[in-house]
Amino acid sequence: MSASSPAIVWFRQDLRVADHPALVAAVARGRGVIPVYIWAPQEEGRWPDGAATRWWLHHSLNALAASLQSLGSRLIVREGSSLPELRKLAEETGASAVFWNRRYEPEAIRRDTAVKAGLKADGLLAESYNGSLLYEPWEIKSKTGGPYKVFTPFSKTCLAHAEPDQPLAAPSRLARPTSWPKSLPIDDLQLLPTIHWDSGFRETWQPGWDHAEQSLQEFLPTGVTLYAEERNRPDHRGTSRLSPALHFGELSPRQIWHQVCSHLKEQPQSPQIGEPYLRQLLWREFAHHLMYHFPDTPTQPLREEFSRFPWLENQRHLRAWQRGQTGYPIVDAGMRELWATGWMHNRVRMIVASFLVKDLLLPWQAGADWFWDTLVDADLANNTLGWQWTAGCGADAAPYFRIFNPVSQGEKFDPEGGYVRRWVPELAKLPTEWIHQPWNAPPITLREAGITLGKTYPRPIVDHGQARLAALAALRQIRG
DNA sequence: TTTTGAGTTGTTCGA
DNA sequence: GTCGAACAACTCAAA
Repeated sequence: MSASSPAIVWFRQDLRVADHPALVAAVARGRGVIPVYIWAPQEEGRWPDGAATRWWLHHSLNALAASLQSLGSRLIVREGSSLPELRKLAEETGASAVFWNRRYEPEAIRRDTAVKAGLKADGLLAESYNGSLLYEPWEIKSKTGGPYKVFTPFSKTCLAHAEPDQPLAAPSRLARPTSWPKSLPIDDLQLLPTIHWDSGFRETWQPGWDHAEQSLQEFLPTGVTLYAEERNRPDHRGTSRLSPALHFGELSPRQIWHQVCSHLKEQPQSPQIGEPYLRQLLWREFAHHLMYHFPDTPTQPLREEFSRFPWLENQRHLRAWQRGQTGYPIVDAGMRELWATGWMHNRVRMIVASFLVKDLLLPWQAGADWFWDTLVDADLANNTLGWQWTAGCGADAAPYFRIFNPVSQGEKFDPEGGYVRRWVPELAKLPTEWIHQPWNAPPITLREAGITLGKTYPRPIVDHGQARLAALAALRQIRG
């Protein structure tokens, strides 16, 4: 092993240079550093990146490459299979070590385990680090030593645990290897759509760690303190919108945690008011904890009796839901926001998910698949937790009788109808009184608003009152 | 081993 | 319009 032998840093879902343990480990060796990204969607099993996350990834990789360049380095881009590519790189460059930050998806764990074994068999140093979680999934244990299945005790144990580590500083420069290996241009990965459906994405988002950092700074001053009340308003900008940045690791949860905490300490009054936001970070931890300990849950219900649930198969209903044509304005607004921007407000995610699962009685996996393909923040742990929670089949699930009423949810959380008017413009002229239930509006009012139900906007595809009773009956059936 | 208290996000009905 | 109870028992986690 030559003294100049560089270290490879294998980037995956950690597209940043600050608080990057693997990068810090490589720098600490005091030799050259070779940052690498390997595009290997075939190694993700059932869950290769969807069209929306590929779009984000393209831009995020460019941002990472730019910041590496400013540190005097480069991002080497490859395509293929991870282990063979890493081996080739080590051979081409004389690298003697490979460092990366861990992932926790079952398929990724299998792959990374094989990669580590393979590299070690070659005589290379291969080390992995925690760059994506506040706590490792195996660190948090109940008193009896097992994993948690309920959020509240899980979160209490997290908070009683040592405080999350302080984020690591970004290196000020990166030593080069004696020669650079070949790299593909990022464009060659063909992550961007060939037909240009992404204009709404470009208007909504600026991917990349630098913009993520900026979003956090903008959110901190007022967002954190107002979060408790504002986070439920899809018609306001009450959430941090950092979910895609967290998924791709443009920001680490440690960076967010500590910045939020120090911001809260500067607030003279009620320091615990920001807790709801921090709690969301703990939900993300909980989701990873569950996926790690129950690796079948991305496709299988955790609660066994739900494999007997009488889900329907109805392509017409599924299609109507996906396209935002259910006839329930708040549902359609959410699904259209998702399609146009790759994102949906969390409150609305719950409403549309409840509608798919409990009003249409379509399997939660069908919803999870659609979200996977359309969300820019699609994340296996969070997506699984969210859908299993809604369906009632998860670890800490909603009680079976909790069935969202799309009209009252709309009236409560979008009281002026601004969200619906924005995403369902054919209803824009309808008075607020009817905006969440156009089928109940007087004919004259509909005419004045330019609406013909069944033509310009669909009638409800199911009756919520009846659908609710059917769902309760189905839930009784699997219990009995 | 047994007991006890508690469990993200709701809706409806009847007083 | 407002308010409290019912919805159903079960599982989890800790003592």
